[in-house]
Amino acid sequence: MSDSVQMDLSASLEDYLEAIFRIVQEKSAARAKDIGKRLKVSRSSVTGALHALAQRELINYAPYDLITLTDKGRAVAEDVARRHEVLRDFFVKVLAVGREDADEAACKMEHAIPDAILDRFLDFVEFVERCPRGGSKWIKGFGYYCDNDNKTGNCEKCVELVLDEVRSRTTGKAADGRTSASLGEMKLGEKGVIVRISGTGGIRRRLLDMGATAGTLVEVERVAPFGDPIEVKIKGYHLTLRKDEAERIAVKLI
Amino acid sequence: MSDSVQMDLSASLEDYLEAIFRIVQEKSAARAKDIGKRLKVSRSSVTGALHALAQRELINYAPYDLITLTDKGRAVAEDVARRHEVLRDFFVKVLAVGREDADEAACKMEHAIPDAILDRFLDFVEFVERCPRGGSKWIKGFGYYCDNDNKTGNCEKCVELVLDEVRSRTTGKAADGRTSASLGEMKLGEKGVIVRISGTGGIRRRLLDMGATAGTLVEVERVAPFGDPIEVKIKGYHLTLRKDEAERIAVKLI
DNA sequence: GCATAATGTACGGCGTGCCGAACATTTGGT
DNA sequence: ACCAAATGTTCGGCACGCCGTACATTATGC
Repeated sequence: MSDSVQMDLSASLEDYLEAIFRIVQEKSAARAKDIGKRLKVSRSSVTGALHALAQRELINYAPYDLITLTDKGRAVAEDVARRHEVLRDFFVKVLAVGREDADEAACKMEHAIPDAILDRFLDFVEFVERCPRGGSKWIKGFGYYCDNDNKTGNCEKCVELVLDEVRSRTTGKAADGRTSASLGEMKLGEKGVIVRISGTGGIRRRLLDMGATAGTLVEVERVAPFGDPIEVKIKGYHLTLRKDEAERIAVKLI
Repeated sequence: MSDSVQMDLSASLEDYLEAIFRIVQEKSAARAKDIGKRLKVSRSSVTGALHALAQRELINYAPYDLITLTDKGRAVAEDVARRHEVLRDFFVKVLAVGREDADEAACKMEHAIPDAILDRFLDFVEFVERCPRGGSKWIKGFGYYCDNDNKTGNCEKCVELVLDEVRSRTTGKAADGRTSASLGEMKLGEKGVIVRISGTGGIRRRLLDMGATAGTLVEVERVAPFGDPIEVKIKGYHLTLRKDEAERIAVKLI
């Protein structure tokens, strides 16, 4: 449902991969020492892990050289990071746990959580964000939402509910009062609900693959200087879209 | 906050201990074969684990003899089982996951979850059960509840909120219309909220130790023939009370 | 350029946790 | 009471994952 990559990595190797991923994000090159410091293991342990990861073709590794991720490795690392973020989001946004504690807990649990449960966490956060005034239907509505809407993927009732929610809200519109737009017109930090996906190409496919059908919450995470490309968060995935792709996606702003 | 026992057991040994605990519950005597079947490991692996547990004085073990838990072992096992149940309850009652999937997930995660997060799960379930019609205050109320009420332990505001909830409900009273009682008068399956703990002895202490102050949800799980003893579930713990102890605890029925 | 510090690696060792095979003990049928 | 079958144990072996030490390579200051 939510995972596209499974490498059957041990928890330990996943940790190494995630650490490399984050270090590369920060400094563009990973050194054994940094990895060791981050994971609190000795340098010799790092070398061992690097061999294991290289053998699985997840990293580009040559002795004494800098370490980078292969495409495959980046995909796996992103999946691990996604699990981490979904968990952390849930802890922070739903359980009202402090950011640091949430991160620490997510670290420990990200290897043990089954995909099905992870999806539920994700859905729950989305539900809370969409539906902060659900009244007594709150929890029952969530059950319905999980059992019916998500599975069909069509989510017709869901869209209705969500749009009703949106309409009934007095606050929460975009700053300038717009209520509908294409994804390409959205600004940094704005949230919306997908209404229609007009494109026919790869983007439509990619969105559908990750379960982002009509009714799905989308959030703008980063916008390049001229609005191209635009980075959005959908269902816990981070996705970069070209402007012309984004404009084919109609949304209702929340 | 919520744990009283920490043995620093490996996840594996915790699994063995929990398995023994459950088997003893069912059949009053654990055999290596059953443990192995339950955990899907070979008999020889079981023997090894038993040695480790015996060395830590968690089980009574003699070669070729039946296996029972020591008091210490039972305490640890109950704590593990509690973690399992809190997780499962959360998955079932909040995330609307099926019982079996919830159990499986709880099995995997019960070793990785920090106590602080576990407490939040527990509180969340209680909150949902107490407050099913919270309106838009729902999620904010939970944050408040976690941050203020629980920490003080006094929970005055919480009691007010809860009692208001109870009063405003049209359904949910006990079958015979009672709305308040002592714990000793409650029947199987009834739920209530603690209003006052009059006793001074060990029970009061035990309840306070486990965080069960006024405002805490309590549920009757089992009642012996003449109402003595009575087994209740409080904050994820299972507690057996004598009738005279239970009568000192005033509750509002939900 | 060269010495020295910083960093990376190889190797042997340790603890955990699992297995299968061989051996020991108990159980159950007769 | 005795012989199988079931069950329990021991032992050696394997895979992980970590460490410290010693050695190899690269980086840095002069």
